[in-house]
Amino acid sequence: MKTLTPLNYALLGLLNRAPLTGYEVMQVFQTTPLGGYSSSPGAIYPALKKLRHAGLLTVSGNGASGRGDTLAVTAEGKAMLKAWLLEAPVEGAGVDLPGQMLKFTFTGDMLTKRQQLSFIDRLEKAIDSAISSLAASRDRIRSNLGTHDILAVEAGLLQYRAAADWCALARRELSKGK
Amino acid sequence: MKTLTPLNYALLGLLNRAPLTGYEVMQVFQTTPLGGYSSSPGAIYPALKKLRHAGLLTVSGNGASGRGDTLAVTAEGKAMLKAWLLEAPVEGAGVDLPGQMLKFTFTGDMLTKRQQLSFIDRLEKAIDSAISSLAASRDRIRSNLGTHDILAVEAGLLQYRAAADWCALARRELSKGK
DNA sequence: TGAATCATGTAATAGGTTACATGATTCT
DNA sequence: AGAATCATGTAACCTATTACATGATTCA
Repeated sequence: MKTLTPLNYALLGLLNRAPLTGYEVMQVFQTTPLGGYSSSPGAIYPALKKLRHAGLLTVSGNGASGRGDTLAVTAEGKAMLKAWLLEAPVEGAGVDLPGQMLKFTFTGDMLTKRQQLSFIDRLEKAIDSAISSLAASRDRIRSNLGTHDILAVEAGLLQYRAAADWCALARRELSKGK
Repeated sequence: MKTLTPLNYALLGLLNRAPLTGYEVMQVFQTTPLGGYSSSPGAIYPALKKLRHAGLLTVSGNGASGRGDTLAVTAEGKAMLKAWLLEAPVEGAGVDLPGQMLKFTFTGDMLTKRQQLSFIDRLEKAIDSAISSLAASRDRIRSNLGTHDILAVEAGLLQYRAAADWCALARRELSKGK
């Protein structure tokens, strides 16, 4: 069970907040923005089973609603989750913004304020470097490519700039609650 | 060969600009932002073969460089590509921004100015509706969820707003060249 | 001539989607 | 009792990733 998929981490993160039954997990994925991290029973149930067999989840008695076993994250599962949260974003190439946002959501449950702020700092650095590299590539092609290609690159730049703005916003919010 | 993957369309769109050998296609995918649409030989070569067998690509003699067969989009392939470009973005749920940008890049080669502008209009509408639905979900959870969840939704909103700004920018650029 | 890289692939593996199957339970 | 939906899955299929294989060609 070396590597976990984003979906696996999303499941661990969600269940780390509160134990849920498989069905409840599916509901959450189908009704919240979390659902970006797919999605269907054919993905979620096998993933939950795999995590159980890997010892990262355990069945923890009967849920409040009476039926269905609720699943909870084990100590080992929490350790995996935390390690993932502390991983630095991959430098170079593009930054996976949705993926980083998913991570960020769960940092509130597992990391200290200090660690959360450092998460933002590192994300901001990765975004800045992505911006530089995109801007460079835009300038490189400006002469020999068409309007459409340049506009597409421009779109990428705007996305990253918005993400950079978000970092500043998030830092303010986190410091406020300090 | 009913449904094509995003990668398939990316290949069609790229080869629609100019015939290339398989290797050259790979180079482009590995060195440009297009590479977001993966990527590896193990994906690209099989995909090219599939498109050939489906009659959407043909081998068109030897490339300028001497070696390797260059691939070109057939009339049928062009039709598929055009149909895809004219498809409306999926309403509801999230808008696949990178996917729409990929599409946009290719509209310059296949669609009239009028159609390109209408592409932007529809994209903008889809984005606006995504913004409304995200904003609503933010307000719905504001009271009973933590700072981190709200910030994550806020990030989504900033992304969409940046995309909306881009629509305005793109419209200006396209009208200018009119 | 040997090293690099050009050029095209295949095989093993893993993961997801769609669609279907199935038993239990609540609602009318 | 019958309909809906709760709740958990399985099976077929497809696609992508990683890693490896292979022959041809250019370059030092």
